[in-house]
Amino acid sequence: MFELEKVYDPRAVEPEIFARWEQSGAFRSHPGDTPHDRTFTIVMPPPNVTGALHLGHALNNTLQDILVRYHRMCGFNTLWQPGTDHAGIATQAVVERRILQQEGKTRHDLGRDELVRRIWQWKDEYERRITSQLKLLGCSADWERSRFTLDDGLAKAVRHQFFKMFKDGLIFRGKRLVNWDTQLQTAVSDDEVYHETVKGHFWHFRYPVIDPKPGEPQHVIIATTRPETMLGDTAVAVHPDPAGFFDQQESKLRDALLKCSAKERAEIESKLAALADRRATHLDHLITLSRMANDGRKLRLPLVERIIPLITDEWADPTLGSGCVKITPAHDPNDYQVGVRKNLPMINVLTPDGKIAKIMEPDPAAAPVKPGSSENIHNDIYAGLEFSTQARAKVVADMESRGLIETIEDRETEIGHSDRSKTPIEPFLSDQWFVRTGDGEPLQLGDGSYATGLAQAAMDVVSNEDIEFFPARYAKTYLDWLGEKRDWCISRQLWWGHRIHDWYIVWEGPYSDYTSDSQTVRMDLDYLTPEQRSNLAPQVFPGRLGNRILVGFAVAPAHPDIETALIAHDATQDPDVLDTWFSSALWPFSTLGWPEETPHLKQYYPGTVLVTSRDIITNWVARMVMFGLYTMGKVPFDRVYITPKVLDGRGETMSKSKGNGVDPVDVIHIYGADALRYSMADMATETQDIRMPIEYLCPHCGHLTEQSLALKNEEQSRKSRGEKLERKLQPADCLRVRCTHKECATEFATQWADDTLKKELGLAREVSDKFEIGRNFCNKLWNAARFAFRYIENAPCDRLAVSDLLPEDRWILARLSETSRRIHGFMANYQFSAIVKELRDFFWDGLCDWYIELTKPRLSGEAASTSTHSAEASKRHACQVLAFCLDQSLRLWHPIMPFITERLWQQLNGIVPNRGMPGVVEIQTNCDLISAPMPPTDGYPAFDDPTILTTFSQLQEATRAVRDLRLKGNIVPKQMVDVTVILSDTDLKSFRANAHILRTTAGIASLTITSSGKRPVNSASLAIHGLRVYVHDIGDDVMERERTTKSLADIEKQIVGKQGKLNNPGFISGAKADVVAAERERLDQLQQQLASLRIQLGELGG
RNA sequence: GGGCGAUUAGCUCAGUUGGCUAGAGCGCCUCCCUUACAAGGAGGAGGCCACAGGUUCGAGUCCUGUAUCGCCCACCA
Repeated sequence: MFELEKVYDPRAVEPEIFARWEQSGAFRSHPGDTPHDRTFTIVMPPPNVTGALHLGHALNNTLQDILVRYHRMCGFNTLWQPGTDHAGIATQAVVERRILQQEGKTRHDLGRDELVRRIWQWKDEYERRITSQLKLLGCSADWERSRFTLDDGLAKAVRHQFFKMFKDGLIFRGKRLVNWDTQLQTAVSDDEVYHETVKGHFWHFRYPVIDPKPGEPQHVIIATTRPETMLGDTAVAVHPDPAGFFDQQESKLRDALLKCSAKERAEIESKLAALADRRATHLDHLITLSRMANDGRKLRLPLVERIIPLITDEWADPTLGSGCVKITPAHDPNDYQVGVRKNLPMINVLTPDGKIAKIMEPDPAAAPVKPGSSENIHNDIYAGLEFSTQARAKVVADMESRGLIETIEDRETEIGHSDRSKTPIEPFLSDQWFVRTGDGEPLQLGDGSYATGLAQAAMDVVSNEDIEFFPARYAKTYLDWLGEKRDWCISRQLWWGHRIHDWYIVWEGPYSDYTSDSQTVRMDLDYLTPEQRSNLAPQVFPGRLGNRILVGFAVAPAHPDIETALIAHDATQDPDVLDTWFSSALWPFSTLGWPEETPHLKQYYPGTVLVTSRDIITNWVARMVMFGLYTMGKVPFDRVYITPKVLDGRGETMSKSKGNGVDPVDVIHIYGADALRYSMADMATETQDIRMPIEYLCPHCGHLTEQSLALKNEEQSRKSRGEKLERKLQPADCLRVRCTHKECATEFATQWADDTLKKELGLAREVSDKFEIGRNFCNKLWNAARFAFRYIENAPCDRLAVSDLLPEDRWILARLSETSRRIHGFMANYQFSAIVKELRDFFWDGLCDWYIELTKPRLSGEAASTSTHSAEASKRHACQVLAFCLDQSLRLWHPIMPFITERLWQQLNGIVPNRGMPGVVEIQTNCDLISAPMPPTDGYPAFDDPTILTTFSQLQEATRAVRDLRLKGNIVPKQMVDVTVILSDTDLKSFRANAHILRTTAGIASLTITSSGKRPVNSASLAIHGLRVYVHDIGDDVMERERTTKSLADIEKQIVGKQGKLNNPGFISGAKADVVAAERERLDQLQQQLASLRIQLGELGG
């Protein structure tokens, strides 16, 4: 039963171990009355169900699992709350695209219910896949509590939140300019828009002035890259004070010139010159125009024949174009601002599906000015044309034929594209729902306190460090973004998501009867009982339709009777759904059962730490904090740890859409989950992202092909086929790749190929040699344990006095104590890479390479008795210490490599059920490793021994010196040598006491240790810190002279440095006393060495 | 345009309030199939710490500037 395979095989171990944990309930959370500071909660950032996970997720979840397992072993009441996110637009877009590709159908062909059904199917498939990926990774989340952002419990939470915010006046409806995706027909958020440079033109148009006064121009010239938007122009703006503007710009530049470096100087001077030119050519004209504007001059907008004002506004930049700018409030974000400022009509000329709309002309009688009800008389010419293609051509042609085009320039423009549909974005004015985050009426938070607004409240808790960011610099990202206090658009014109639970009624009546006063509205709801009415939150929507107005009601959750009554009275439910981040923002408490007061909510809210990626600090982290404070009255987590990002070989972040995401299951299949986790943790440093060059593992020959090379090859072959490359090639463009191994050179398919191609060519898994270090370590751990198991069966568990142990025993125990202590420190600061390094040093270098190698003779019974230790006692001690160190190592490694350590732990429990160091630590072994305790936070003070650590490192250096000399002297390993060590009087005693260590490790027959003496005849020597090592009978005076000369030069150089330091009065007075003392001692040593080396060199005839 | 970060061995990265004779892993070279592990062991070579100034007794570390690279945010009639 003690036989382990010679090579660790993760595939034979992992499934069995994971099943064991699940069956034993080790992942489950148990709410009780544990105090907050002994509770550890992480809510998993719910992966989107858009697709399978890649290595970025693997990193994030590995780090979470490390923290969770660590805290569980430290005795915390632990919950890791898992789940998935419906990801609104992203998922709907993926499914729609797929249906279009496979069936040629759009969502309108399918209808709302059918599309949503299809997306649920997709969700089920990917949720399963995601969960299985995470489980293969070893994630110890409380899987039975898994939640999905659209499931019933969370839907309830969303409704409660929406109703509460609506009632508190935090949710409102308004017309806003949004990024409109004409393909998916929905608003998309700023971060779902990417920009592409496109070749276009810059058209300069003339708009005629109506009734110009003498001396005034007949036309105003404006320039645009989007001519079709002119149909919606409602003004032309010119700067209110052009002369002042030029003065101001000029003085700014002059100030800059005073402060600037020589290099910037030329640039600023040329700017100044340009400004002067501009002033000369344009200022008079602009002053005229601005005077005309103030005088109320109007323009005739060509084509649609609209009368529009010439206005003044600071947005018009006198240095750009003609100095005049057309204002299209409904189709440009900046113009929109001008429209709001100057109370201009906002005329929408775009249909949701990207065509020119029927244009409604403003009603000059209405105040404030609103789009009116009269149709433009030219609608039959333009309505229905494709917006930026047909309509643009038509507008330009019509302007041309009227002779109103001044010039046309070529120009490159940045066009916003939807990340989801890859089509151009149009700014579009539409009705949307918003969450007010800015300051306003005092807002009562969940704990009863008041804030000026949601954003401010969320900023305060970070400023005063109720929430801490790791690394700290990310607090700035968070604060900067929240500081803008932008309203949050929460409505999406999608079918996949939480339906907005608002019902609205179009009320026909005198506009003036209606204010936002809820009393007025309620009077009209006679068909509801007073009790039902109290469960409605009403809101009068701004704007009106002719002489009708819109009244909205949010219905309190769980009142279907009210909804039925509303429907019966011609109320309509808002067709929109909520932004996916609305439900995500509730995640820290909705998953725990809120709005119910569940035991889980009580025990596990607020969370301890959020582990996430820096690109959602704004979208997600900030919003969770706002909602947490508003709803729960407490921050949702005490700390935020921002993980590094996983980059591919070209330095680009891994993402599903780029197609450079590697499936962690591929890596697990080849290297094992522990190897993956080890490598990930090892690379997770504080400042660097993780570069992960990817290779394809050829299914035919097993050789690796670099992905970046494959991309280059693909690019070449596309070029040679004459294909145009409009963008940088992505890994997803490589469906088939040729193996770069010369003898193979066979094609294989990659993960992006379809099933038939995969079957035909064979599928290559994607890997990275970075994981070899993890696999190698697993094997080392495995074999070290395998070795130990041979000797430590029923090792004793005696009460031992540390001082009775041999030095090497005391040394490894001191190292263990030191390591344990450091691990706790690194964990507290999320220094994962440091944890791995520390543990690897302890285990591989300390325990395997030194301790085990040193103890082999004792373990096998070959060691002779000494004056202090009988051979038998020596063996017993070694077994006990080894068993103990192995036990402790498994615990310390477990959070990082759970599978292999658990497997070895089971074995260890069978072999040495009774182990430990009584008197220092009592060990329980009747549990699985996953729930076994960690070594204590402050290590084992009883084992701490700074002296032995110092002495040992000296011995190690001496050993290395002997080994080096042996190798250089061509001495075969089995041949014993005689060695003399010369060192200072101070170190003599401790060195002698430990001399057996040097003897064992270096293959020494006779060892002389002395503080004075000459070079033994025919010996080779090396000088190291404070001591010199001679290996006898190597006999090469030429080599020896060379080495001595080199050492001498080295030491002389150091002495010069030290003397310089110590002769410097500033150093003596400025530096700390211990630093000075250490330097003095060091100098003494060096000088002693120097003297004896000089003598030696003399003897050698140098 | 604004913000953040990086630049240390051939490669990937550590280097914690300034005290360094600058470290690790991989790769490389030499030796070793020694009964835990060749996915291993022993040893070694390899660095004007991007550049230029400054502060300091002392700078890889702090300050200023320059160069290169990366990320985030905003904007471009």
